Amino acid sequence: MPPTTEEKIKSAARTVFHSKGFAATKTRDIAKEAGINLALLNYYFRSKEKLFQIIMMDSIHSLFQSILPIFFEEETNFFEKIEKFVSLYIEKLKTDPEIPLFILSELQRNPLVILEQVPFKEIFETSVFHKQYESAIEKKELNSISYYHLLMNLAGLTVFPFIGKPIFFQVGNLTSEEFHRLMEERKKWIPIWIKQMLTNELQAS
Amino acid sequence: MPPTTEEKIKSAARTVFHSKGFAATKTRDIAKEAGINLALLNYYFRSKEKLFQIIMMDSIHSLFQSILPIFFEEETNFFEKIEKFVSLYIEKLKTDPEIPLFILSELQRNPLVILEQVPFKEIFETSVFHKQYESAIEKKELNSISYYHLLMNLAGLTVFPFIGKPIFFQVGNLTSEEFHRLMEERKKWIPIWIKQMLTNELQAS
DNA sequence: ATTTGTTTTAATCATTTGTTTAAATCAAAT
DNA sequence: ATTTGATTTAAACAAATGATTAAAACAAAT
Repeated sequence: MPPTTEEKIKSAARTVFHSKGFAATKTRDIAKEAGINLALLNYYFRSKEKLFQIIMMDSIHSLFQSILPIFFEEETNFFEKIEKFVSLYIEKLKTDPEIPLFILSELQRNPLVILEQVPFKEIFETSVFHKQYESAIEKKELNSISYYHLLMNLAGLTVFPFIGKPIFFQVGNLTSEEFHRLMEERKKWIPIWIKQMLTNELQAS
Repeated sequence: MPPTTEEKIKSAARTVFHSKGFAATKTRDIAKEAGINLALLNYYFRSKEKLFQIIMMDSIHSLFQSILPIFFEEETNFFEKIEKFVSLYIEKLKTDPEIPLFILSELQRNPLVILEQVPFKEIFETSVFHKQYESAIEKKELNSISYYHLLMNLAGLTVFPFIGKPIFFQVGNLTSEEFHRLMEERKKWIPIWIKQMLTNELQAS
């Protein structure tokens, strides 16, 4: 079934917004990318702003919906969750590498009302993952490191290579294939690094 | 000595470009922020684009010039360099947290010609830091992990918390003071984590 | 075939935006 | 005080941009 006009516009809008951001994206860019008449954008979505809100909502969803269930699983243990998260996220970012930078840069420009609808606090504080972490610390199985540090490290190690991709490409003459191979390697490494950070004795500096 | 008109414009441009990016920044925003007549912007800087190039160049410089010497020091060893880098960078980002996101998002929108003027490749491949790393691996003092992974981890752990700040603020009800305290803690932790990652035996998963 | 409601189009509108212009102001030199 | 060159200002311009309109094309129902 061929895509409807509405789908064509949404898809084009996603492409252009993701690559240029809200302000640099012109409605005519989207119309051209979609191969439709400019007026249809307003006909189907009222305004550029409304269309943007929809794309932003979609993007946030597509970035979080896949990983959330992992953190609420009862069957898997703490480190299994980390392994699952890292693999799934890197896989997601290999197909949609621009989403994090898109969300974060729009977030910098104005505090997206949308974000308030994502119950981050509940998610991270009431998750099984969080409970397992606190419990392991209590039992002295893990070093006592702030949950924030854990989240920052997990996100930083996983997401940053994609955000900083253009820099890393400049550093070495990194090709796209080499980059993808590195990201595959990180699926294995990041959980190991996190584990080391949480379980190893702290050496004197 | 009071700032000249030219300085007022540059300073205002830096503020507005950093917070909103090139496309969302209007020349009138800059004029207003600087408290000057709109025409003076073109009088002193020819165009918005030219002014932007100057600010971008400045920003890249301010982000790299301070850290580069560290990587070329002969006196300090490998881990001392890491400690110095992390401390200096976090300190820099505490005062100018928007610069990395500013650079990276503009870089996503179009491949900044400016960046080619930064000799990243030479910097990272000919640095004393790199030589010390390769030599330590050769002597089996460090695990053999790709230099790219090291750079990604170092940058990810150090920079990402600042890029993702709005998200982390939403996750917990993180205050600005708590965030800064966490960043102070990371000055000590990140070098330890990197050391663990490079020196610890790899445990079976 | 005609009617009816929906979708698409080309043209147009009003605002915004980057830049220029010409006159006014200022400050230093004569 | 006058001249001269630099700086600043208000006004205006042209192009770009988001949005609307009115007519045309289309498709489904009668």
